[in-house]
Amino acid sequence: MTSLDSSPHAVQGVQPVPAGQEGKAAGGKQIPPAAVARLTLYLRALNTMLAEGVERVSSESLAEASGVSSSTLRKDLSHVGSYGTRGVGYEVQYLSRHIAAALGLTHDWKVAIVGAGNLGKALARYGGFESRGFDVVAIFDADQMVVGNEVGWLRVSDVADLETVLHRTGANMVVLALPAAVAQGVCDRVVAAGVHSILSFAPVMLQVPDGVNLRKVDMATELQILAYHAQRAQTPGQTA
Amino acid sequence: MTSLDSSPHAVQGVQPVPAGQEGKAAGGKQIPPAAVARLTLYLRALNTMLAEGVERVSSESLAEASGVSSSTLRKDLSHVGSYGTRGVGYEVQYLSRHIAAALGLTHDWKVAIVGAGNLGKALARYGGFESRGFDVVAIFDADQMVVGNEVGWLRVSDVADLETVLHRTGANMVVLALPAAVAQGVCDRVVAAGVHSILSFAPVMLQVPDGVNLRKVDMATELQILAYHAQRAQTPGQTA
DNA sequence: GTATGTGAAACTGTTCACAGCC
DNA sequence: GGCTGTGAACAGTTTCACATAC
Repeated sequence: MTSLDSSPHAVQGVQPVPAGQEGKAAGGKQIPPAAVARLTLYLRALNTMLAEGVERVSSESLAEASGVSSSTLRKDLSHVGSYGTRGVGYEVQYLSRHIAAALGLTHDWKVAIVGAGNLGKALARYGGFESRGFDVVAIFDADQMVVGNEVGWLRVSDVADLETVLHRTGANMVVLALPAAVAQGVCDRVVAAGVHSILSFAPVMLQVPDGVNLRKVDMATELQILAYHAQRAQTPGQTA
Repeated sequence: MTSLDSSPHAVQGVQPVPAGQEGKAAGGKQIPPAAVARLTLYLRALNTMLAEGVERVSSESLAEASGVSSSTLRKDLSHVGSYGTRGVGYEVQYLSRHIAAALGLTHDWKVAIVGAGNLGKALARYGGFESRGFDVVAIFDADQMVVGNEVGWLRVSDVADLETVLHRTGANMVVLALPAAVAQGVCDRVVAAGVHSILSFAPVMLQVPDGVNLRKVDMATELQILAYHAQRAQTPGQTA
């Protein structure tokens, strides 16, 4: 599931997610999961090019900038639509807009972060969110010593007020940056409060009902995967 | 020092898997990437069970604890070897050891973190590393105001001394927790210093030579993928 | 001529169903 | 009886090759 990249080594790690059952032939055409993940990479590369004043790009060079093969890129783009010109390439801004639209990034998403430890603070201050259409609208902690502190331009809310603040701020995504032991409890409350998109950094398997989209980032898992490959690489009589 | 977990298995007597008859995949064949990622989940679940005193487990319940199907779990374990008993299940400790061995977690890995901002500090203090066989041996920053500060039980080194400190500490994995703009430069130096396993949190496509293992964790990408699914769910898709 | 867009082929990963062993 | 381990069927993904359009 995770590895996407034709280059020597895979990138990007997340675990299998319950995969909401897509209703059969419902509204629109759906984009394969592997393609969705890569579209975000193309979007980033395109936006970098846009900032550099590049106006047109070929599948070959966009693919290289994104770390994928050009055939993969063209196939992925074909799920979004036909926005290139044969014999010429793609107009950077035009393609960027259409990918953004396909990904649902045409309006801002409001993100609440639960956990104001180092990780939560790092996320709250990470400029990359704001610039990509994600507005951090709240940050919570359970520790009364932390509640009320300023983090970036936000004030830390008491997690006891989770439901109230989520509702008031209109948050529609939540990032869990808290200890494994309390993650499930908070997750349940978040779901009950009506948020259906959750990104968890807690190293536990969280249970969510159908219809809730949970993604998980796990740093220990990533290191373990590296360890596996490193160990494999040490085949000959090389010193460790 | 740190073994796989707080649990009492100073793994060691595991790697001499009788490399005789496994024409399959047990002793030293390669495990599919998707399976490797999930094996880390099984390992975590098993170690939790071990801490709770559970001695045996069925594929069904281990699968549930890990969030996968039991057939997937059994297929994954078949890449590691045949360590279950038909009609009975798996012995928790025994299976845990063999998975750890297959993943190359029988010895400690030494991790250096580059970047002592919020994210770097969060990683350095994250207990989950130590308890899983990853020893954080150094943390670097370029900011002279930060160099020399204490983070956990480490002192922040100057990134100017990267090569020296990596060598002295024997670090064999590096985590990049720094701004996109400087990531490639530091990455090149890390590779030149002989480290072949890199986990990057920088939101850029890093270029590494063959033989270097690079994994990437990207929070903006994760949120964008959530946005895609959330948008689909919201769309007034007609019920068939 | 050049580069996109797309069927078809090749490959990887998942699920099914049951044989084999307890 | 119950549960593991695995070949076979199925589903998803990547690569290939070329028709198509500029």
